[in-house]
Amino acid sequence: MADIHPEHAHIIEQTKANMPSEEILEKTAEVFKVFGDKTRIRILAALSEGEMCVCCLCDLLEMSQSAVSHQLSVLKAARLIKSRREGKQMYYSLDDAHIGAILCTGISHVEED
Amino acid sequence: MADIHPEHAHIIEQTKANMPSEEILEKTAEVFKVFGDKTRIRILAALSEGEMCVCCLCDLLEMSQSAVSHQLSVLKAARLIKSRREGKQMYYSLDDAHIGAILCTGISHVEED
DNA sequence: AATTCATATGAATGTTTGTTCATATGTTCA
DNA sequence: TGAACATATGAACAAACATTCATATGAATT
Repeated sequence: MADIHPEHAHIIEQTKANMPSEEILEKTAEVFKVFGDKTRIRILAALSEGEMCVCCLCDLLEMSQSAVSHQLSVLKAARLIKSRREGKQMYYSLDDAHIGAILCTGISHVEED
Repeated sequence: MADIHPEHAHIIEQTKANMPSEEILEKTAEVFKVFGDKTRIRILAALSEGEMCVCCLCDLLEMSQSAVSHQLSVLKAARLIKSRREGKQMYYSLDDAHIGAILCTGISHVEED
């Protein structure tokens, strides 16, 4: 760690004061981390078209049921999606509109290049 | 991979048709992945208050110069930040307003709980 | 009750990744 | 030109992670 330059001290203090808390920033990073995987993004993109059962997701993504289920559990733990059972099947959907909005923001950023 | 249920086939096809391309989704995941680290989020949050040199960031984050520089290079490679040199120092700033917007969206989601 | 279908989950494995340490590059100033 | 300062970068290492395989749970159907 470098020594602090006196003339920088107040910039540092002021920036620190205006930034969100460490706790908020840590949680924010955790949320983005969950979005930061191709399989999970594909799941979220699919669910933003409407709820879907696990086997549909497997077919759509052309991935094993196990791999999909593991990622669904990550998404669920992060409260990005929710589930409901209907008979033997589980239907998953985005937890709230906010999730779709975050996804769209990211996609828009990529598309605008 | 499970067998495709005939009654699901059209849902799958329709969802597939409405989803962004694989390429877009992959790039989107890559972008979110870059946001998905505490150190990088802290850097972005600091830079959203204004441009800052590397040593300021080190002091503010209380991290080694090397660790900060490595993450700055990740952020730069992903075109989330840009840099300019002023004498011996490098000043970093958010690449465009879009980056700040994505960050805010994530922070808001965390704060609203 | 037993079988089948749909999904979840634990352990193992190979890969990715963030930090550290050591060192290189580039700039200023004497 | 040489010393000092600011930043970048390569290699190494430990920790985190995504998928696979095997198996468990849970619901429907016979």
